[in-house]
Amino acid sequence: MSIFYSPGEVADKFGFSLDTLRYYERIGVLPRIDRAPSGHRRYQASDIEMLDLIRCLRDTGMPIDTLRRFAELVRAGDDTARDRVALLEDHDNQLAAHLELLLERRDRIRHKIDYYRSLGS
Amino acid sequence: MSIFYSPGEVADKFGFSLDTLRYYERIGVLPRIDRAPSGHRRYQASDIEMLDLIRCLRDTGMPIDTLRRFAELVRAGDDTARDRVALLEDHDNQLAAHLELLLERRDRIRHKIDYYRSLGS
DNA sequence: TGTTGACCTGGAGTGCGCTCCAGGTGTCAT
DNA sequence: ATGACACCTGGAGCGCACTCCAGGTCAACA
Repeated sequence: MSIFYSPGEVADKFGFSLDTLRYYERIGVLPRIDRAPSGHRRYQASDIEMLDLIRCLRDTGMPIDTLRRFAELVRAGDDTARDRVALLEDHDNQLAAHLELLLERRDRIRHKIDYYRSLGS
Repeated sequence: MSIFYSPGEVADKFGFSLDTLRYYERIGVLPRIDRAPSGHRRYQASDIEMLDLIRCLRDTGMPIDTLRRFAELVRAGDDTARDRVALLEDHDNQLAAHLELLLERRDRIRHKIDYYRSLGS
């Protein structure tokens, strides 16, 4: 039960590139990652948990800058829980709106497909 | 019952900027738009119809390059109907996959929110 | 007739989110 | 001890989809 994950393992696990993992750390979306004596990064459980959430948030369109603000709240400690909830709820609302838009657009695209079909064979 | 729409009207109607409308024309997402004697563009019904679809496709993440391929099929005439349907269906499938992903991510984000709530007040 | 506002052109610039690169170090199997 | 391979750094580069700019034209109204 190794407590640490290598950069390669993490990259595989979440589908981020090594460059992206370093980039996220550099700009503060990830905290400063622990290092082995060799200088190699070793990600730990809390990093994994954060990356899992980052994956969700990025996939749903949260901008990097907002992600960083979220990460800063996490680093600032437990008494920012309310702010974090607010931020996530805000994102959830935007996501809901976006989903609604996508469904409406899909409907219209499907109508267009039906229309093209009605013309051809 | 004016048959033509000014650039400003079209921009308002679809939420594209004037620059974007010109850009789309330049790169072939829109056909060469008809001009008034003054040189000003005048969009007509077929352009409006196309823009309506472009709005749907862009909003649902179709890349500009694919959009241009679609526009080329439209310009190539009626016997490309089958290809157009194929392209749109392909997009519809990708959209379905994307929606599924978004719903799954949303679920996890909501769980995270609940978790934060269970900690705080 | 003068001014305002919408529009024109070709081309350069922007913001986002990575992605690549050169040159170097660490680890491990043969 | 020699490769092969994973990883390190700082900094430059890239692709996408616009967006902005300078310098000009046109139409309409006061």
